Amino acid sequence: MDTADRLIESTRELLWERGYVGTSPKAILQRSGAGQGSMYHHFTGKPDLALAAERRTVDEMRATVDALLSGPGTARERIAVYLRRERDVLRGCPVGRLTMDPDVVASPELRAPVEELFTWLRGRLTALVAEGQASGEFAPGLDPADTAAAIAATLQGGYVLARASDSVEPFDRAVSGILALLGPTP
Amino acid sequence: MDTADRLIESTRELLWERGYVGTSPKAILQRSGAGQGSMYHHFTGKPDLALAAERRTVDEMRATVDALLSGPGTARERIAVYLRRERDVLRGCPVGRLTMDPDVVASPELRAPVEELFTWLRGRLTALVAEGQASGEFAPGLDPADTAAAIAATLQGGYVLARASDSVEPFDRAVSGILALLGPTP
DNA sequence: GTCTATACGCCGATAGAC
DNA sequence: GTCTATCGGCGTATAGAC
Repeated sequence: MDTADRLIESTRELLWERGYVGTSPKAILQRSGAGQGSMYHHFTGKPDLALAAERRTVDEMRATVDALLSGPGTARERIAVYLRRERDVLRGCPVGRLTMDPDVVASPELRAPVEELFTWLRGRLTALVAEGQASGEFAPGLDPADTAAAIAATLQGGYVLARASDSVEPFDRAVSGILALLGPTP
Repeated sequence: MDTADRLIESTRELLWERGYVGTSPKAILQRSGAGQGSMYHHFTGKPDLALAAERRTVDEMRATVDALLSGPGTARERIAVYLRRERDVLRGCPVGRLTMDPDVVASPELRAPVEELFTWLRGRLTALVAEGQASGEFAPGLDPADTAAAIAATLQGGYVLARASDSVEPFDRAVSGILALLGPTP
C-alpha cells in the first residue's frame, strides 16, 4: 500500500468515525503516518482527499451489497440476508453517516457519491421486491419503489436508534419488524 | 426572551444545522448577538450550553409527538398523521441528527436526552401498535415492539435517504411504504 | 515525493475591568 | 451581567529546500 493509499484509507476511517467536519488533515496525517508534504502532493486539499475516500467506500459498499442481493435464495431471503448481514451496528453506516454532514450535503461533488449509492440501492431493492411479487412472496398490492424505500430507510434509521441507545437492540428490532411486515416467513 | 434564552435558541438552531462538532461558541455568539462574557456567565462552556439546547429540543419534540399520537382517530390513522406530519424533511430530525455526532455519543451527559426521547418514542409507538392489534387494525402476529422500532427507523432513515438525494421523494416513499405494509387503508 | 518552516484565523476558554 | 483582552493550540493550507 503506497502513501496515497494509506492517506485514503485513513481518511475513510476518520470520515466513518467523525464525519467530514470532524476530520482534520492533521488527524489524517497522524493516522496514516504520512507527512504534510505528501498529502498536498497527492491531493489538492481536504475535499479532494475526502472525495477519493468516499468513492472507495461507495464502490466497496455497492459491490458487497450487490453480491448479497444477487445471491441464492428467494427475494425475501436475500433481503433478509442483506438486512441481517454482519455489521458493527454501533459504528453506523459509513455512507449514510455523510448525509448528516452539512459540508457534504452543501457540496455537489461531495454529495454525489452518496446520492449515487442510495439511488442504486433503492433501484436494486425495487427490482427485488417486484421479483418477490411475481413469485407470490409479497402482497401484489405493494408499490415496489415505496417498499424498497421503506426497507432502505429501516436500515438507516436502525443505526440511528441503535446509536441513540448505545445498544444494538433497536436495530435488531427494526429489522425483525420490517421483515415481519413483509410477510410471514414461509 | 433574555440573553440565556437567546443563547439556547441559537444553539438549538446550530446543533440542528451543523451538529455538535460543527458548532462553535463563536457562531453561537454571532447568531444570538450575545457577547463572550455573557455566554460564560450563564453556562460553564460549550457542553453545558449544548445540553440545555438539547433538553429544550427533546422536551418540545416529545410534547409535539405526544399530542399527535394521542389525538383522535384509529391507531393506524394516528401513526399516519405522525409520519406525514408537516416537516422540513431536508433539514432532518434535530434529535436523530445528534446520534451521528461522535462527541455526543461519546458523552453520557450529551447522549442522555437523545436516548430518552427515542426510548420514549418506541414505547409510545409500541403501545399504539398493540392498541391497533386489539382493535383488529393490525395483524395479530406482529410483535408490537419490533413493529414500533421499524416505524421509528423508517422515519429516521427517510431523512437520510432524502438528504442523500437532496429530495423529499425517498422520504415520502418510505413513509408510504411502511404504511402500506402495516395494512391496507380501510 | 517528502520534509520542515511559516502563516493566519478559528477554537474554546480564562481574567479582570466596569 | 456584560465587555474587552489575552491565551495556547488546532485547522488548513502555502513555500521552498532536499
